[in-house]
Amino acid sequence: MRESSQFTIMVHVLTLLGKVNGPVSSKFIAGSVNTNPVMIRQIVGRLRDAALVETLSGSAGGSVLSRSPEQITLNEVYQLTKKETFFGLHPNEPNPYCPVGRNIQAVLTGVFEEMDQLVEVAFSKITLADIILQVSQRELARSEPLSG
Amino acid sequence: MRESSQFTIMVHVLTLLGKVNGPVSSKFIAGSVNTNPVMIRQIVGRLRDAALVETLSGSAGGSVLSRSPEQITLNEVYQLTKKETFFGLHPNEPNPYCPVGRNIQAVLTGVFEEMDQLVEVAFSKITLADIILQVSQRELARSEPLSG
DNA sequence: CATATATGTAAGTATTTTAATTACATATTA
DNA sequence: TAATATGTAATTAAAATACTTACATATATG
Repeated sequence: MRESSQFTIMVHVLTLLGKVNGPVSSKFIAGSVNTNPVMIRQIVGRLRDAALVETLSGSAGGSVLSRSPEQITLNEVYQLTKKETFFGLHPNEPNPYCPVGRNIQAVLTGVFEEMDQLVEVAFSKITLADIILQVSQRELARSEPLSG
Repeated sequence: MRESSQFTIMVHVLTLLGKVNGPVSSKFIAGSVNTNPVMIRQIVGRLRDAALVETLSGSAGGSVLSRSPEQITLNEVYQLTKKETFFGLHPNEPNPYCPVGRNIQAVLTGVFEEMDQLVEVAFSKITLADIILQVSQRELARSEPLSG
């Protein structure tokens, strides 16, 4: 479904905020994501507009989650990043004088919405807390490779 | 899931082939899709490699379906177009010295595979015949707007 | 057998989308 | 008031997509 890495970066940012206590600066986040602080501020801005995080200006400023990780679902993040259609339609409008060309987009849009619905339902069952837990478990497994 | 319009164009092409009797030229297909014949030949080439169509060279050449529309599922087309991951991961590798950075991709890859699985199952239940029928029904509704 | 019309494919160009950077106004802590 | 944040506009760079040109090869048909 042709889109960028925004979903991934948003979840990464939220996961960081969920694990760190207190405001986290865009510079710190950028260090983890391996990108520019400005890009992080733009992404955090969208999370703030969606009321998922709060931001604090000035020295000792940064971002914090506005809700607990248990109360944030991946579907909320997905809604911020999804495009009009699940997959890309034609780069140019198909031929309106062709019986297939003038109907195919409507048919495919219906199919894509069906897929999108499946994904939304699944995402709405996954919380940020689930992601944080999985990250922590992997981190634990890394430090205790021989235990168990 | 970040990708192009290939899926859409492939389904468009297959739908055309399913409705037209006999070989269809890349020029004719390009006229319906509203793009260049070369792009169509490239896309048809991938469909041929996947044994979904057969192509005939020379005058009066073109493409034909190699199976009936009932025997072609959208999942076969999806398999040809999907990228490594459902969504894009990070543009740059996240920081390996960060407990979140070094684990988030593995966690998200798991989530994305889960979503991909849902989509594949759904696509494998939709055949090209279903798409052709829907296009035909829309075409019929267009020509008989007052019937019923 | 020559002509017209296909496909197959490489190579190059253009366009669009994404990502990264620079710059600076504003806010806040200490 | 100095240090360090955010917010955002504007620019540049890079990458992904789409389009086009060119030409070798194949085949039906007059």
